[in-house]
Amino acid sequence: MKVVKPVAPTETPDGKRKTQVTAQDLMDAAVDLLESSRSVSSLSLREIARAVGIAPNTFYRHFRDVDELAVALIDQAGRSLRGVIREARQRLSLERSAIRTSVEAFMEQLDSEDRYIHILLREMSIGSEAFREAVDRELNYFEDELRDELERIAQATGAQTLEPALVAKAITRLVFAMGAAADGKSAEKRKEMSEQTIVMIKMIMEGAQSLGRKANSTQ
Amino acid sequence: MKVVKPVAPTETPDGKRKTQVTAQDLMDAAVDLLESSRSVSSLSLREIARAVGIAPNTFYRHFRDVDELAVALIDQAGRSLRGVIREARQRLSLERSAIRTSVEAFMEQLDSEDRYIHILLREMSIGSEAFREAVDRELNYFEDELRDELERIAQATGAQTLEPALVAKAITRLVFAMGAAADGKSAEKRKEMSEQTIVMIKMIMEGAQSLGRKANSTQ
DNA sequence: AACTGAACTATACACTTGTATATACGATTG
DNA sequence: CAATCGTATATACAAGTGTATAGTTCAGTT
Repeated sequence: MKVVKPVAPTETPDGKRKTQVTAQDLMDAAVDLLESSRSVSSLSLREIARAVGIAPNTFYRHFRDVDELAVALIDQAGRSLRGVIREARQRLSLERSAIRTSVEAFMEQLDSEDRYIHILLREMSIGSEAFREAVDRELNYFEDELRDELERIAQATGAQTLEPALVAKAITRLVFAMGAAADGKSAEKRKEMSEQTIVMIKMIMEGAQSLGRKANSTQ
Repeated sequence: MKVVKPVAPTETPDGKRKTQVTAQDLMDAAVDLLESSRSVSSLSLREIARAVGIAPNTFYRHFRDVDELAVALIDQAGRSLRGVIREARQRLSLERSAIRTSVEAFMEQLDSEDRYIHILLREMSIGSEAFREAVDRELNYFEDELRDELERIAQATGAQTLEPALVAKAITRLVFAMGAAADGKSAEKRKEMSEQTIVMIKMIMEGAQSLGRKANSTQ
């Protein structure tokens, strides 16, 4: 009968107490492995377990699947993203360049220590059904918040805007597409794309207002 | 010494002559496997070889990698897509709703027997360096063609348009993003998203012209 | 002090993976 | 006819995969 000696039962070598492995530990390890640009679907259960330092089977204590872990990842990414944008808005809720601030907050997030957003951007249209639903959910949150804001601005300024919901959708998709394209590029390139995105959004809003005026005057 | 009996040396059971396996055969098989929404990076060399009915090693005769095959896939997708769009443009080069025609051609392509475009849309921001470069190449082709057209229209109508290159980029990214989002949805949903995309593009163009006028009048 | 259940582990199995090596064989060439 | 070449093959191997089964440790309850 062999006595089993656990590799790291309750203490890690660096002295940090590690009473239990959490789902978050697994997620962090997965994110580590997703550096560079591997897809989530290429991650193996064993690989993640190895990175955390647990036996493969322990994975099942926390997630049914690698897929389930991936969905948790997207939820987290969306939560943190919404937080950033909302904070940016609060900082200058009624001032002029709300667009610039929001876009820059989004783009700066690509720089930060938060690596979850990269995964969301990369895997928007790939992955399991559940995964894509999770991403869709986040995009819709984004869209809805933006539409509310657009309507608030329209009411405050009295400007006629054509189909705020559609404008919100166009802006959201554009920002995410540009963000995904900017991801991984150099800082200066990102800055440039950030500026481009701002101009694009201004075009959309100007166009919506202009078309709104036209539709109003001819009716 | 064992005499090797090839599985399908020069004839397939259905009588179709199959003198040699081509790179195209491999690509077709790969596309078959990518139905549903698996990522290219989850395809294995053996899986593809199995689908074509060849020995795993024969794969190397045609591609160095699964990755190299994936790049070939993207090239093909882009080529066929550009062809469709160009044809659509030629059919009514100077008529009014060139936008509608192009967007609808794009969206209809999602319906067609051509499954390559789905892969391009799905995997825009994932995969190897070479893969992403291939996708980027296609987007740039698209953008360039569109910018040329915008400049031609501007010259013909005499309208001042702000930064045609940026307008082209915004439209391209938006169309691809909406296309990716529409992919896999029902026909009516896609029709609706197609209409939305058209309005979005009109907003961008109207906005660009309006901003162009303003910039001109204040200078 | 004995029991229980949670958290985790080791071992094992049947499979798949990429690729190295050596071989078969029809077609082209000398 | 014989040699070579291109295209394909079988066999084999080391490594990696998900998961089933059974075992260990240990805090908490009775």
